[in-house]
Amino acid sequence: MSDTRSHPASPDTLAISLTEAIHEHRVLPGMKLSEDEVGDIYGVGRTVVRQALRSLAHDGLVSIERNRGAFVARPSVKEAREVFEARALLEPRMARAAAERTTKEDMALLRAHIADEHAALDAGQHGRALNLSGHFHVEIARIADQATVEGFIRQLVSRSSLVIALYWRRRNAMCESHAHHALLEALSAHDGAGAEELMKGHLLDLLSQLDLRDQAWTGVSLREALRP
Amino acid sequence: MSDTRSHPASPDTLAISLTEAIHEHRVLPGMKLSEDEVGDIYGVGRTVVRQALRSLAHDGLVSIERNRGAFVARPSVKEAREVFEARALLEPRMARAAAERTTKEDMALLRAHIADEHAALDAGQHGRALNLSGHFHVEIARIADQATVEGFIRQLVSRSSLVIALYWRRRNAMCESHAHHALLEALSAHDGAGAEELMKGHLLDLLSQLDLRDQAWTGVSLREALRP
DNA sequence: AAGGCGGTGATTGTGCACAATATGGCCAGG
DNA sequence: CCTGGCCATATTGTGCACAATCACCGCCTT
Repeated sequence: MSDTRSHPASPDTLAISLTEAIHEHRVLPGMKLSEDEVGDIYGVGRTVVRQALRSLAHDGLVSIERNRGAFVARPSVKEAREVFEARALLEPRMARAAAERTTKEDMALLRAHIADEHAALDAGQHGRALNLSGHFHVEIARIADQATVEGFIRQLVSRSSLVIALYWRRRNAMCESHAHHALLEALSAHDGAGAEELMKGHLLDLLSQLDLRDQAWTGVSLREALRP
Repeated sequence: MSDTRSHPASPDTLAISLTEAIHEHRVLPGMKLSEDEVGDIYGVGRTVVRQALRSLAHDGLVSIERNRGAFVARPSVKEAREVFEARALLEPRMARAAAERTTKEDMALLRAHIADEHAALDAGQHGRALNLSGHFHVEIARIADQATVEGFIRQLVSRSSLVIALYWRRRNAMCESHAHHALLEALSAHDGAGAEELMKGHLLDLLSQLDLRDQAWTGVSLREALRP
């Protein structure tokens, strides 16, 4: 099966496609991303695939092992904690800053975003819902007009997606849509302090939903258990 | 002039070399990094150079323009502010966390680091001193045992180097070694709150040394003025 | 029978050649 | 003299082929 995707497949485009696939849990941590295979699927040469994979590796989404290939990253428990600590450090402040700058257009965009998220959830597209849910956080940084921190948060949200894939406790409700809605209202009211607190609580909620016991070994592949 | 560098020149090695060159202000913002030229200098093919450049581009150190090439990035005034806002968000907390974990080995390392910095400064190697000075901040994040945030700070310090190249006010004293020494003492005393405050003040000092007026157009190249 | 070891296959790493595209100078027209 | 379009040139983007390296596996030795 080749040339599944239509022509416009630059390295960055491919990187975005792969990132989305990971965000939506279509490919799971530990899965091997063979250059030839990916290249055939998207109908591009290995040169492009390699660049895209390196890009993802830089964001911590895949780990490249010399002469072994690229694998979707498996964040350790420690890394998982670090990711959420970093988010707790950055995002509440971004929420505060965003609250003081939110425009009507921003509100409309966020509302549409949440609507999409609900629609995806109702349609059973958990992956897409998760992706949108993560992007909501990135949007807040964008509204705060902090492109640099926005990049960091984008990276952290990406890794959070991996963490969720590995350590999420329940399979049932992605919930948290309530938290996003509350945040949206705080933004609408330009309530910086409230938004900051809501975001802080939201992140703590997320963290509490994870099962970060040291041996939470979901056992996708046993051969890597003794690799690193 | 070819094969200036000895054999071991992997993409990552080259990326590190280029990063150091930028940190030490041996190459300045706006300078073009031709693939052929860099390849000849280091005695490697364009393939390796390209990967290294993309890596730097991902860190915001160089900007790649399609079919135009790679240039050392010229952070805008807005970006410069953002970088220091992000640092102000992350680093004080890292300093606090580091203070509670600093070991004797860490202290020895930091002292040696500062000694190197002074030596470089005395030898007139301003670039090297600046590089070491930046790495001091990264070390604090490492001591705090926060690899994820450490990566962000490494990135921010890199960009700070560009910001300093563009917007630094005085040419004379790199000073600030006093601030690092004070921080070191706070770490040694495991004074988390003190370290946090010192770091916050240190970053504000740095920021105040910059000339971030909107039209601080040092005028290296006027053609890029209307590009983005 | 267990452990060490070299052959073999597959996958990645790199250099190279060709294609695509932007740049800058040149020429024609007003 | 200035403006507009066109072509030559240089540089980057991509595919491809060869080389390097590692994992797997069967065999030999003890």
